[in-house]
Amino acid sequence: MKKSKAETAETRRRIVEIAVREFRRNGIHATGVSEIMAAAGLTHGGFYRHFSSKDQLVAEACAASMESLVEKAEAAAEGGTEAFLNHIRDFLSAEYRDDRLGGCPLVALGSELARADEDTRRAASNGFRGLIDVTSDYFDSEEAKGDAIFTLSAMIGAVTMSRIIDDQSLSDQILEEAKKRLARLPSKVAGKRRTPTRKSLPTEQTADEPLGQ
Amino acid sequence: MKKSKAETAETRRRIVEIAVREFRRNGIHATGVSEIMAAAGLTHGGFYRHFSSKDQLVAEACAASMESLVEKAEAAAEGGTEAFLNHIRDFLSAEYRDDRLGGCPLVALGSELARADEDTRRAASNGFRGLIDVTSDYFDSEEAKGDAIFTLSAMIGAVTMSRIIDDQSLSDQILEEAKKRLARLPSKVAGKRRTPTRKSLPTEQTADEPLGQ
DNA sequence: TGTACATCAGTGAACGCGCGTTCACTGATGTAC
DNA sequence: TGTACATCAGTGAACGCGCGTTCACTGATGTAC
Repeated sequence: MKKSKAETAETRRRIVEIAVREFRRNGIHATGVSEIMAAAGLTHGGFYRHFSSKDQLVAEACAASMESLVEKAEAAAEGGTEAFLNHIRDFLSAEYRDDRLGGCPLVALGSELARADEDTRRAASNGFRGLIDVTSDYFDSEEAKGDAIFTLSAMIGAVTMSRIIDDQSLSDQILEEAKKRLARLPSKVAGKRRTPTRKSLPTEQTADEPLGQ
Repeated sequence: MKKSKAETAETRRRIVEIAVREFRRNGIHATGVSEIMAAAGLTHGGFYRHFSSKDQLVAEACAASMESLVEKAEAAAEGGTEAFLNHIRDFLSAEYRDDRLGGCPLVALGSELARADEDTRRAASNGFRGLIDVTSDYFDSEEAKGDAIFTLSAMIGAVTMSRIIDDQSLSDQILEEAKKRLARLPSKVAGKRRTPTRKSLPTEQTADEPLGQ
């Protein structure tokens, strides 16, 4: 029953893809290896041909989902300021809140990631640094990196809280208040000038403090 | 081996108290009933004399820790604006981040609470509403409630992220950026006037939109 | 290029373990008289 | 107030179950000649 190298690689990829989805849906602890393998159409025994432990899969799933998150943000940033603002608004929408399969692992798994092992936290941290880089580009202030960090953590907090709250109107309001204050940050918190009118941002420019000064 | 009513009540109280601590430390899923009972100096069999299920304990532990969080915020608010600001700064300090036993269950358990049952989410939601009330009192703007909601969710996001990040200086910066922007909100985001000089806030005044207008 | 053989992806049973929960039992407490 | 008895908090063994992981086995793939 040995499979070709291409098939093996494809199976491994599929396991990670499904793990991303299942971890986001049920949480890390509540998702079993067997459950993931069954969702991939395999039996659980074969798992250890691809991964040395569940923890390794957790770390890879975290890395993969963070990378795709950063890529989506980069794609939005390439569309210009308004596209990036819309990306932020989408993140703070009721649809995003209600989509428990997709979305940001920092939101879906936040408190579990804080207790995860070294590799997983490194993957999450690298992803967050990637988001900071993309988001910094969008700010025009001298404190672009600080603005990005604040914006991102406030967004993550807002979506997390909106998922906990049992009252839909308060849950909606949490997202609204964040949207109001964050999706026009350049003129509010950074407070230096109005929303810039430039149409796109260079993507190579992803150093720590790329703009401002 | 029957115990007196007073002893029984005290035992129940102690189980909840320990559960609060253990859930915050290890997460809900990763903390077993036996573990909690052992920490209380009891065997696990007796658990069901006090609670009908682990889920019931989770809900009560969530309610209890949220209540104590709201009480602490109320106590700080009674100390006046500066005391309340310091309370916010404490929440965003490295000490608070590193204290995994104490602190806010919304931070420690955020992503698990989003998947918790009705009773637990109600307890978390009630607690959050309590925090909104206390925090609204502190804002002087017409959007006091919105400011409170935003401030609270941004704080929760910042502490959550600071606990995930594996790089201490970035973790510190996440807290710093939030502190900079939130601990002087009245003059920044609400933007109506400088930090008010009144020394204390009436505690009865905890309706939805108590100030402003 | 064709043949012989080593590799290894996937199967399915089994491992030890800890989970939440149940239960028969003990004996001090609380209550009915 | 004193006695007889029902209650029930806590014990510790046991329940079924699912967890992460291991393993002997199968048979197609990849490789050495």
